[in-house]
Amino acid sequence: MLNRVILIGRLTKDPELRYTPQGVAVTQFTLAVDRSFSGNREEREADFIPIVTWRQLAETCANYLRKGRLAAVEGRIQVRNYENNEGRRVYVTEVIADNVRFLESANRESGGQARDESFGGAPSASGGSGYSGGNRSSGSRNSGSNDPFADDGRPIDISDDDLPF
Amino acid sequence: MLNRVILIGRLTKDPELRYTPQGVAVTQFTLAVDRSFSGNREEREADFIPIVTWRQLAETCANYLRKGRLAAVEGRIQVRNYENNEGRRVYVTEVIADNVRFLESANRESGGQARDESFGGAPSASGGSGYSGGNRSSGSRNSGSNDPFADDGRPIDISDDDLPF
Amino acid sequence: MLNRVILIGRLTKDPELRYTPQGVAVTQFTLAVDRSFSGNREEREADFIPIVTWRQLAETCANYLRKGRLAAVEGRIQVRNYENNEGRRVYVTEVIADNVRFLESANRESGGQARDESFGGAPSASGGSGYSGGNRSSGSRNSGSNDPFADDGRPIDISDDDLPF
Amino acid sequence: MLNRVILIGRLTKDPELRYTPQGVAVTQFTLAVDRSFSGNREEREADFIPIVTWRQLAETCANYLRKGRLAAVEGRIQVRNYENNEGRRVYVTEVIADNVRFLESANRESGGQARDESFGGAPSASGGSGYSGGNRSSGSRNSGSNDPFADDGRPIDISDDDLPF
DNA sequence: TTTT
DNA sequence: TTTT
Repeated sequence: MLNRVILIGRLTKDPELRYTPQGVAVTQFTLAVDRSFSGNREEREADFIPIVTWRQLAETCANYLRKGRLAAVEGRIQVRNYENNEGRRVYVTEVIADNVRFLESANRESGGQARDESFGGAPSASGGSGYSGGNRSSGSRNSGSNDPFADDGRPIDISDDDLPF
Repeated sequence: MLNRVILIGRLTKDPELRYTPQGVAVTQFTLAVDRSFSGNREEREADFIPIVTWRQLAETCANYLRKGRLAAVEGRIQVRNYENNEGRRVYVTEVIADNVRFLESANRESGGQARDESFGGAPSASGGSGYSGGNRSSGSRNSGSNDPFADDGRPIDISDDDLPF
Repeated sequence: MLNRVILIGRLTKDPELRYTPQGVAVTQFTLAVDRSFSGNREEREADFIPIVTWRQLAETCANYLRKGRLAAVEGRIQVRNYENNEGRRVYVTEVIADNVRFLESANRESGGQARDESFGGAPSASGGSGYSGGNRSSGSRNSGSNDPFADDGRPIDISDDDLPF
Repeated sequence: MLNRVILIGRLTKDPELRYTPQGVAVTQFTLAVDRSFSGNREEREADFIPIVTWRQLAETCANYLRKGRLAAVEGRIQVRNYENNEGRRVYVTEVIADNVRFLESANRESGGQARDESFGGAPSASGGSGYSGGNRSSGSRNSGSNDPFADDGRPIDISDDDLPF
């Protein structure tokens, strides 16, 4: 009926951009969202929440987000399940994002080969259920150099069937 | 930093009320949240999202919610993990609710031995991070008749350490 | 940057469907959202929040919502301002909805000339920023009988410029 | 029933901290929330949304927020009304915040006499409906030096009756 | 393992 | 398996 999530946290790693066999871009990353128990516990705690973005938004996230960056994510909870290689059903809970805001970078000098984006002019990164468009299987600027299905031993367990729209 | 979820859906079963060894009430149930892909897919799809409530809110949910009922849940995503009996780390994602609204009943004649609540006068069911009060380890009206730790083969994998406040 | 609102409440009146000069459907209604101060105050209090929906969603709301009905509304806060007839600037705050869920009816026998919708089969009512389509200026079933610009003394203070997409 | 708002935007001015006659802290500020119409409109547009915080959270906001800063605000919409000096009823819509997150500062060199807070160690700023505590009418550290009711020609139109808890 |  |  209604399923809405809003998170603010930091990426635990660089995002991973892949493509489905049909050429649809998918980016996955994990957001570390600090809990806020009035600071009274000694250890800092966080929830590590897996985020999935599709299509245009996937490519924008892959281009602009990096490990440690602060981001706001809006989306919905999705629970999918599959049978693993031992014949057991595994449940995976993810947030399918339809809106991602790039907040300021984690560290001004995190630079290195970082891109030269200015966040005053950061692109609007919003997709989602009403996404209508464009070049879904277009050869993205990323598609040539890195084969999204080659960089990982595990079989990709996301398919077009998981497309939320 | 910020972690907020709002869901509307129906309970797949009656809620399960238990108590931690310290006598803190915990209620768990699963919410079936229909996806809304413009109705164009033949099969109706839903996400089945596990909800956890604590203390006063747990008892109110156990008293007022039943299988099939429509409810709105507000809370936050929590990811916990534990080692299972095969030594493997298992990740569990749940929504820790701090506000539950009982929307109208699923079925006017679902009656039977159902309680006689009138939803016009349904209790306000809100708890959460600021909850300060009351009889947490009081013998609840449910505690005598059913031992929350006896009705289940599996060891309970929730403890006071999971208390969100 | 990010602007999200979720409300559950009841309509204070039947919704009002109008059309802009360009033929775009707009529906306005007010949602009474009960506050929940632990029920300790004697008088029941509520916030009365103006909702605006556009296009397809506007027509669905006009068809399915009625005074007293419970609804969930998802959208964003918009603050517009205009100069009134005394030359004073007036600020208007509204929620522009992109998703409306029809929860159960307020009263099973509120019937009368009410439409015969069954909420098990209630239409999915979601529009919003990605809405791309359809018969926007199609002669709606409501357009013949009531002129949306004639039933009100005040000049309509909404125009296509207010279109959120 | 349910009333939840989440916003990310920048303060249009420094926040204003005042005290009710009973000594309860109230801070008001306006958040400029950029709209995101795919960047296709030439002029940048924003909604200017009034925020109100109470008690501890009010004091934290007054101490840590400044004009131009980026903040995330979680709360609920409140519509109050009063009769103005011309005997006309005026409606005021505000977001009553119960959680405010200080995102990175607007400008590293916006410094000036700005406080020396480090945002790595920024205080957790969350209050709200469950707030149970403490020194509500205590003479706050701010109360001596500036009379919150003297710095403004207009009568203060907020009172303890507006207290959301 | 799922609700209407 | 985690971020600041």
